[in-house]
Amino acid sequence: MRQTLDAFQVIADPSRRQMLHLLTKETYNISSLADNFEMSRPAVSKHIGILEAAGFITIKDVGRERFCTLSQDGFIGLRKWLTHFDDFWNKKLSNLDTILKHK
Amino acid sequence: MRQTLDAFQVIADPSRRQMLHLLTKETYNISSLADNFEMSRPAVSKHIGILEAAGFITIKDVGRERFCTLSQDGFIGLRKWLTHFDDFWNKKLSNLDTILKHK
DNA sequence: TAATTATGTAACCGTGAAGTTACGAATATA
DNA sequence: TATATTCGTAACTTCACGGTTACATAATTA
Repeated sequence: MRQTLDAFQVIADPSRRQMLHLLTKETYNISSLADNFEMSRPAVSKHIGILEAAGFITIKDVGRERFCTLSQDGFIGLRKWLTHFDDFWNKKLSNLDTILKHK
Repeated sequence: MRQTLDAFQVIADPSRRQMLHLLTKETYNISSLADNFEMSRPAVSKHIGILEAAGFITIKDVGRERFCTLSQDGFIGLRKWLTHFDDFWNKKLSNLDTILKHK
């Protein structure tokens, strides 16, 4: 596998986001997941490898099948990043609030 | 400018994330922002165009300078997307809770 | 045992994102 | 007015991402 992408690069791909979305509904193995996409099964397999490496999913091997389920790990960094900007605006709002009160 | 990238693709680039981060500290025009990066000023200019098109920043023209400030718009889609997965895990937790209570 | 199914991976290719340099235009300053 | 500053854009190059096909392998099933 190529060098691992960071969490932001991983979710930049619409197909991978679609896969994550599908996995909120039910569990899929690689082939059944691939049935939902135009692309070939090996292409889906690659995406799954990337999602797993970045901690967005975990894989359970059962016989020859590989079942995918969502994992929170990958999302943590994203949420943390967004929170930083939420803080920025909250601070801005409270500054505004202070100004208005002392007017 | 080329076709606009979606919010996820926009933040996939580490340099653009760095720019957004810098803009939580203070305001920059293109040149002063470019001083913080190895890349050329035109490269930074392109990134700024992309960030603006996707609603992550707004630009105020003052004379020959262009001042950049953060805009919430671009973040909304991201937060909404993340929320969907938060809901997924919360639901999973409450299901587990229900099971435990009726045991 | 033979055939089928589920999968990973190697080798390859096309394309677009991200960078560069070179320019011109507009604004500010000496 | 001449010079310096700020900026956008066109033209070009590079390279890695996302796709393909063609295999091999392991696990089922007939």
